[in-house]
Amino acid sequence: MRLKKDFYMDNPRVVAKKLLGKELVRKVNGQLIVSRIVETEAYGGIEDKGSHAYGNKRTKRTEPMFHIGGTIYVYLIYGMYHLLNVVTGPVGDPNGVLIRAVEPVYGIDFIKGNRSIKSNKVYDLTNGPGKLTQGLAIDMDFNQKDLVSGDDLYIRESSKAIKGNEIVQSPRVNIDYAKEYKDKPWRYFIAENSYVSKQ
DNA sequence: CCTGCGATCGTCT
DNA sequence: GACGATCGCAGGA
Repeated sequence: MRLKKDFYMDNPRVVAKKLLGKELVRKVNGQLIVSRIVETEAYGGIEDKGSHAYGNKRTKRTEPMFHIGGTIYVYLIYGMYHLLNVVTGPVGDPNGVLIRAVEPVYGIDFIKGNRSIKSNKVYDLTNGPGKLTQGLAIDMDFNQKDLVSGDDLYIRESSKAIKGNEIVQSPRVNIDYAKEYKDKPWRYFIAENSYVSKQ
């Protein structure tokens, strides 16, 4: 069953943790591509120096973070990769959860078709935030749309629940500029899952 | 296994 | 004009 708006109305750390194990569903020409979320990072509040919206910075790019929970925030990084974020919480409070890695469930051929890499290791298909968006064909077209009512990208419950003791926390990746916020343990991933971007 | 490096462009300063 | 919530490849160990 698809997650409803209430799911996204909590603070980003809570949502980031709850998203582990959920299924990210992409619909293309009637075909469903399903993958399981295995790694997330929370960015939130105007005090988080790791967040794009630090200091209540509201610009064209960060605008979606100020929208209601369930909104999709996509941005371009390094001029070539799109990263997918889920906005959480109430309007005006900028929070987001970065989806860093997923494990393919159905439609792996679609993902392979979108990824041109020499590696023949399956985990290289979606073990990183830029890789999964390329594999699932997620780009700026999704920015500011939402996961609650949209048809071509949403998140649903999985039949396979995650146990609390399978969840590991660590500092977030590549945010050295975030000063004292750089070491906050706001990255969450499923222990011993081969699709996690790095241990 | 690990390290180093170039690619590439929208956004903000 | 600088840079980034990254990636893929090459080359060495």
